[in-house]
Amino acid sequence: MGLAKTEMFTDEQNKISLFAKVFGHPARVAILQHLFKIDACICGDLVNEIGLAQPTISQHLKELKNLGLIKGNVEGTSVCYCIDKDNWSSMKDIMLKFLNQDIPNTNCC
Amino acid sequence: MGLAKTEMFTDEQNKISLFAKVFGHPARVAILQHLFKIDACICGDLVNEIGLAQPTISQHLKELKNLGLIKGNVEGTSVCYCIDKDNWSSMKDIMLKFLNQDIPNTNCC
DNA sequence: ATATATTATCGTAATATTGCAATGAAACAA
DNA sequence: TTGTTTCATTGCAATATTACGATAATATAT
Repeated sequence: MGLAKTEMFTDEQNKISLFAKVFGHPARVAILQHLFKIDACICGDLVNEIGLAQPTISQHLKELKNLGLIKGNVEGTSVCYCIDKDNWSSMKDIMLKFLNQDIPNTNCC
Repeated sequence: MGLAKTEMFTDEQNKISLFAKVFGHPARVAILQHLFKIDACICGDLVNEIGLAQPTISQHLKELKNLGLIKGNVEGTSVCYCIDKDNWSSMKDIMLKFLNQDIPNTNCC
């Protein structure tokens, strides 16, 4: 299979899992952390920063762009990537709600 | 390949991606939400609650247990699952730090 | 026009993930 | 003991993910 049965889950559950999935690879985590650290757009040098081949980085960037977490502006021959503030915030709201669920006061475990 | 090159990333980046990966499937999100909602241990009925076959649920539970996010106590013929508070909190710290990174004030995008 | 630089896409190989039927293991009941 | 219940494990098929070489596409420079 390898195919999640998304139709049996809520939109919220599917959304959470889609965001989580994109964070489920260290290269994409590293890309995002770098974009935050640089505190500005970054044109190029992501391939040097992360240690993967250019097509691999390009593919990871595409997935981040597909979810709307980053955007890329073309600047001459290079592309300038940065965090999409609004979409990052919406994503954060959803993920925080999930992570901040009250921890049950279980009396049996 | 299908194999992440974890050795080129920091421990933190790998940790974040491992936690995120386990949240990257709606069934596991649903299981965790149910454990939070019940606000107690749950013995059985996860298979009825989620709509997947018993071996499938068992496999998802195993992954959550491997990461330490839940624990299971055997009670007679059934097993009682609940959130592992301490580990959930540590996970939350790591994920919140990642999600709460300051949004760059980009002036180019 | 030709060359250079940067990023995207295609194609492919290796590995991982998902789901479930079949089966096993363990505790309990009659 | 025999049956029942509950959960775990095995084995397998279908699909997804990861990585990268080769190549295309685009813009700029000479």
